[in-house]
Amino acid sequence: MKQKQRKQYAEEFGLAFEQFGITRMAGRILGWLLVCEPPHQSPQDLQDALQASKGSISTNTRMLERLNFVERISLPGDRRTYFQVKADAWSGIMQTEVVALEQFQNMTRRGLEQMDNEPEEQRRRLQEMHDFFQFIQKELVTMMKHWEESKTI
Amino acid sequence: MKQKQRKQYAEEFGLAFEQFGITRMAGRILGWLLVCEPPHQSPQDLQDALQASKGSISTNTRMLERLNFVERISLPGDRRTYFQVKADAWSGIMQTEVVALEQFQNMTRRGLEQMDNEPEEQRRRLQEMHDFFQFIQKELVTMMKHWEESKTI
DNA sequence: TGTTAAGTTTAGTAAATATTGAACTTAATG
DNA sequence: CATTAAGTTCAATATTTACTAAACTTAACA
Repeated sequence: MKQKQRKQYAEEFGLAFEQFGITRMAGRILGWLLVCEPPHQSPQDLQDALQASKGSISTNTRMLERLNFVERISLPGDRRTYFQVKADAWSGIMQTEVVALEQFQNMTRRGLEQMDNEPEEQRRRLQEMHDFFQFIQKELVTMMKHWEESKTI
Repeated sequence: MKQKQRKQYAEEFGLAFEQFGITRMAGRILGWLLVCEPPHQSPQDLQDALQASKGSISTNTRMLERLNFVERISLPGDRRTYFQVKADAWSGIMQTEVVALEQFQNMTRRGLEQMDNEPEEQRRRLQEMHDFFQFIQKELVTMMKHWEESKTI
């Protein structure tokens, strides 16, 4: 893969991950870190590769770090920080997903609480939503367990 | 549930669903349709309840319809259109999820294709991402199957 | 301890997105 | 048919969000 292709890939990755809710720049960084050589890159490297400002690289690497996609490493005799994609970067996505589902779950629960003494017919709409999200949440958790198992074997 | 509570609920719902990627107004409409009485509402009803413009109600109900959250019904001797939440509104969310995952999947595949003749060590990062998403995708599909089964029983 | 490099934070700006309001289309009813 | 109501579309505006550039902080090294 040529350097130019990598940059192109980072751009596409940025666009694709925008839909996922992270900024385009964070997506570009992540895409770049997936294909770059070497796999660890300094903020300056990222700046050059992606033609972005220092500030933007800083905020977005922090965000990727917080979301568990990327980790920060240091090298002996080197003042700089390097970033690389985390080994278990992807299962974090599902963790995030579970948290989001919990929030929806809370929405339905709060609604149902306020309908305590209304007829089932009136509560049905929220009840259905509640049941579905409860199902999904449980399934996602076992799914992740399966994944962890398949990795350790 | 008092009318005022319902409006309040719609507002909270709008905020919560914003994170999910739909507009705040679409979220408000959905939230309102989950608790309103009767369960079907005309655009005018929605306008009054949510204090929104005709245009915004129109665009957002269409969006909710397209996303399969809401359906349009008509009543005899009534010129207006009514909206109500669809019975299977929620499983659609997962369907959307599967489609999104497919896109990420495509991203990884295209990357790996461009790395055809590079050492495994270099491809590893993308390969891991690929494997994970493949796993999730399969699991989600069977999960939805379980859900469908649990409903028909 | 002064100088420089690395990284963070923040104010300002640019870009994107949602909402309104008004013009337009379509169809129902007197 | 003419009039009115219902709904859609679109241009303008308001709001939000991302990015840059510059100021600031921290720490390494001469």
